[in-house]
Amino acid sequence: MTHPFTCGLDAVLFVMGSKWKPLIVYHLAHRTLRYGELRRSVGKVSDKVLAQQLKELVADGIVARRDFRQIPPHVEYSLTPFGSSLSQALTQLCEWGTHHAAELAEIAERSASGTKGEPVTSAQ
Amino acid sequence: MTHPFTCGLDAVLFVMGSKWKPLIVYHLAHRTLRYGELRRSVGKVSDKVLAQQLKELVADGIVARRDFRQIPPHVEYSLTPFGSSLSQALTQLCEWGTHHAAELAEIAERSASGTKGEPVTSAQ
DNA sequence: CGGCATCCTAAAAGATACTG
DNA sequence: CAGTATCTTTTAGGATGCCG
Repeated sequence: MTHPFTCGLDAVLFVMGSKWKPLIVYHLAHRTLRYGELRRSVGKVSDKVLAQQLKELVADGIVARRDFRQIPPHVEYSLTPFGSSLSQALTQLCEWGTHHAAELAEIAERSASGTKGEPVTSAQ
Repeated sequence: MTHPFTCGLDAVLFVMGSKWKPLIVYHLAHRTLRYGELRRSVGKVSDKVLAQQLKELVADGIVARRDFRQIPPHVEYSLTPFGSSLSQALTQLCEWGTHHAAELAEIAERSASGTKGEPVTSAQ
């Protein structure tokens, strides 16, 4: 048991398998950010979700949280060395996405127009 | 509009952002597989989910489907060149996961035992 | 054998309101 | 400012059964 991981990939997915985590790591890879900055960077994410995923990332040793214990609050997030190595492993994937952004955008549009109403029925 | 991609990463997540797709791509990276082989390789995945994700991957130009049009059916899946390049971009991440499998397994155990208050009561 | 249709559950995500 | 609590919505995933 317990690493039910069939390959390194689902091991990764275990810690990164949620909508915003890769983005969080990506943004923190550039620099340390305060909570509010991070929220704005990541985009349209709610406090609940961001705080929750952040907490998990901290628990998983990927993100470090530094609380200045002030009023008003001041909390900074950054990557741990472990998280940093992860962010580097993401680089290749990120570059692939950037490189194929055009194709991916087309794909996105295509599935956006026919996802529910019409299954993609690739008659092939 | 429509590539609301803030970086290459969510572009990738758009096509790979589901539980089994990375694994499917991973297994097909080794060799062409028949539907049944793939299902067994991937692990505990239902037909509905596998077929669905496979269809999306085909629609997205990542996986190629070859139907021999026979009875009994014989269908083979393989990566397209596009999918192949994606699988290579996943390599680094996969290696990271493999390399850190031990830490990740610990993390998995920890979150399994004490994440919220009590574990996911999934008797499974 | 390789699916697809239906139904169902669990988990993720989101909106909103409120607090130290 | 940085969250937490609560509720609702959305989505993914799974079990089963049928059909070509």
